[in-house]
Amino acid sequence: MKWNELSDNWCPVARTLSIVGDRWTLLILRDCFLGLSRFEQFIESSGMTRHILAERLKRLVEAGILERRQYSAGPKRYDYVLTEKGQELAPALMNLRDWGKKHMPVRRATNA
Amino acid sequence: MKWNELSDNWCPVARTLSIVGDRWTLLILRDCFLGLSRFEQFIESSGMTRHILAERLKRLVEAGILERRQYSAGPKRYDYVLTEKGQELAPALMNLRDWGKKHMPVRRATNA
DNA sequence: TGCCTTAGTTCCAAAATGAAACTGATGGAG
DNA sequence: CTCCATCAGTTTCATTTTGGAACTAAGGCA
Repeated sequence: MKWNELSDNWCPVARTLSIVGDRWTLLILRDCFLGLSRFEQFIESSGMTRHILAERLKRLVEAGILERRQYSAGPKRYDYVLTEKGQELAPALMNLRDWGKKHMPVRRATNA
Repeated sequence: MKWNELSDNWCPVARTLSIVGDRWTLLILRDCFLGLSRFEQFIESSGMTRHILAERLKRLVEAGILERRQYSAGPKRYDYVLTEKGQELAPALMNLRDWGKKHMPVRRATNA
């Protein structure tokens, strides 16, 4: 079975992961919860490539988790903010954070 | 930056995802919480390939999330059970499940 | 007229995944 | 004893995804 066929799985966990379970996706959402919203901010904060970021943002917008919003009319520029639906992923992120704090101590700090 | 370099990230969410954030991994854990423990059970339940399953199980054992346990002495066979550390991922899984139930309705049911 | 910013795109090599066949140890039916 | 079944993995190879870096587009500003 392919990963992309998970969106209609009987299991709600699988369906959730079918959109937020790809590499980097949850880190974009983490950044959103930290107040970031712009393309370049996500790049710098997460360390992912622009290529992947663009693809993930598109999926998250299509899924109604982020909203693409024009924030500058001069040079037309867009950023991304959490929708209500996106906000509701907060508890899951919190739990992952708490688990990491408890069970995944940092060995060598990285700057990303 | 590469995904595998996340294990020493400053962010606990990133560190957590560095071991449970790969494709299929959280579905294995879901199965464990549902009471499954054997290789063939994971295969049938999740629909992932044996190849990937074997790799993920190895990582989860190394990370101390699952324990490899001999369950048959005749033909020596092993299965996998959650450790205490693994059990503590339950809340995160619950949240992902709840979010999926609320926001990801099933369109066409699949049998996997 | 250039140069800067910022959100993307494109290209290509490297890594991960997916499908299917294969292995190895053992049990049990005949 | 012989052959088939079980079950946890491995191996192989084609396809897909990723990572890195360079490039594009649409203005702004000096």
